[in-house]
Amino acid sequence: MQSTRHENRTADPEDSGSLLIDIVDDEREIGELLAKTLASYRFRSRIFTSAFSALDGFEQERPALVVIDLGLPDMDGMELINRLRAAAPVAIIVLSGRSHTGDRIMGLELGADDYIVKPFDPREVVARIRSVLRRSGLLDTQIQTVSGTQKARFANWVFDPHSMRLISPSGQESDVSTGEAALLEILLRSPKRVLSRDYLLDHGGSDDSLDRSIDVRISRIRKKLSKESDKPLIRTVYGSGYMLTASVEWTE
Amino acid sequence: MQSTRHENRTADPEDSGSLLIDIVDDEREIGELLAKTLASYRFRSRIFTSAFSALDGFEQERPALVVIDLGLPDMDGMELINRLRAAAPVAIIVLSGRSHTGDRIMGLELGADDYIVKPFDPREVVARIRSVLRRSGLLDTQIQTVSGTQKARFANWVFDPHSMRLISPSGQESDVSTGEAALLEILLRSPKRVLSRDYLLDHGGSDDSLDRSIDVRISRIRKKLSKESDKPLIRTVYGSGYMLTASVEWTE
DNA sequence: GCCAATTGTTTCGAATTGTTTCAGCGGCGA
DNA sequence: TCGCCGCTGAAACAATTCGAAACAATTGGC
Repeated sequence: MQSTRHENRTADPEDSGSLLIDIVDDEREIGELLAKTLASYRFRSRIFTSAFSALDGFEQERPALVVIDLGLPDMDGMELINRLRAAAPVAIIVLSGRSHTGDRIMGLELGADDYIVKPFDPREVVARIRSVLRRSGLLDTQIQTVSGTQKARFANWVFDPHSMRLISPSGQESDVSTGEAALLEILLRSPKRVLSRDYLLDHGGSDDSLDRSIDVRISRIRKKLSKESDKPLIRTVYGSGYMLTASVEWTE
Repeated sequence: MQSTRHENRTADPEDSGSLLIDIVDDEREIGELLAKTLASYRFRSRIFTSAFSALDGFEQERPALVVIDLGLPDMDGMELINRLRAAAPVAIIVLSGRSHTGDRIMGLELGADDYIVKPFDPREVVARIRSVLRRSGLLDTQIQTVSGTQKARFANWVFDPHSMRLISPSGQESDVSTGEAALLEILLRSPKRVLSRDYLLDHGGSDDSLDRSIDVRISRIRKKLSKESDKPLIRTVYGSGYMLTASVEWTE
């Protein structure tokens, strides 16, 4: 077995509260750079470039969550997920290169808690990891509850993707549905950039649908955002996609 | 690996506020020309002539933005973008020699923040760099951070390319479409210079079209500019292209 | 099962953009 | 100056794309 394991403690070992994240990806660069981003969020992480080494590491110390690339050389990613799931109730996030096919559904039905399509923004991955951990109750709701849920502030609005609650400039609260919240969060994580419909489909939590479904979701979000209307916050870029025009600040 | 790296600190190292820009281009002259222009705007810059050396440099010190030429010898430019994007939320601007094809879309969907076609005016590149940095919130527009958007003032008109809004001398506001805004911005960034139709096509944001489409866009812009008519602001240069005759001042 | 909420699909009209066409103009040489 | 020829402007036309609304399918609670 030529599997090489790179142990990579990226956070202060004294920080006993920090959670361990395993990354399984045969492309070492992606793993290391993901680990680096995780470190800046005070997560510990280990990088494995093969499924077997990941299983070894899993025996030695159980991580709180495993990020798995489906394109592993030595074992079908699905089988790895099954083995981990059989060993312990661990949270799993799947990475995949393919976009909106049945892939996503397969990944989720196999027990993965979330599914991310490449290429991805590492900040988005960390956000999903935190989200899954929060749902699993693993993310400290003690110190972290105050800081636990990230909120986005933009143009006097506040959006809390976890509670899916939107607070208008005048302070009025309203709920957004799951799909709308997912799409809005993607826009808020890459503000002032044009995002194509494909990208929004892949990263916005929608499974199998045509391009135009994004239009409808955008329209529904716009309607809620325009109730207390400033200028339109989501701009259409003809022939390209959509762009959130406001600047966004994420606060814990 | 025969990659040679040229480290090129072009600004005062004591100027801790200056941002670091990485330039990745196998044509050294182009890189140095860009670096020189960047220096006059008080940016620090490094020049890399290969993808691997750029990744090395990225490990040692993270730049605020990377300018990447897609025609690299040792690695597909797209892959380099993916690796950088996976590593950290760094801003990326893509240079490409090919003009109006689907290339532009690919570059942008890969996560690049902007896309510039060669040959380019280095001042335009710097303007785009500043624009991207401002969007990313990295450029200290100390006082003006609130507004954040650059505006062009010319002949008593004001144009805000970000909001795509045009303000007439009498103060009346009107919206311009995406394509018209792109073309108008190119003209405003190189005023009093004749710009060929090819140049305007490549840098004006339109992908696949004939020369004459520029004529129509010019015509539509002229119509909006002439509603409050001074002398014609866009002059036709017979056999060459178009020229904006007014002087332009860009303000933050 | 029934009802409500959510979400995707379809449809139609409007907006945006590119292409074609033609008349008029500019440049240039006889 | 005259006439030719390529270039440009304007308008009409065509092709995409997008927004809004209506409709249908799915989900989930009771």
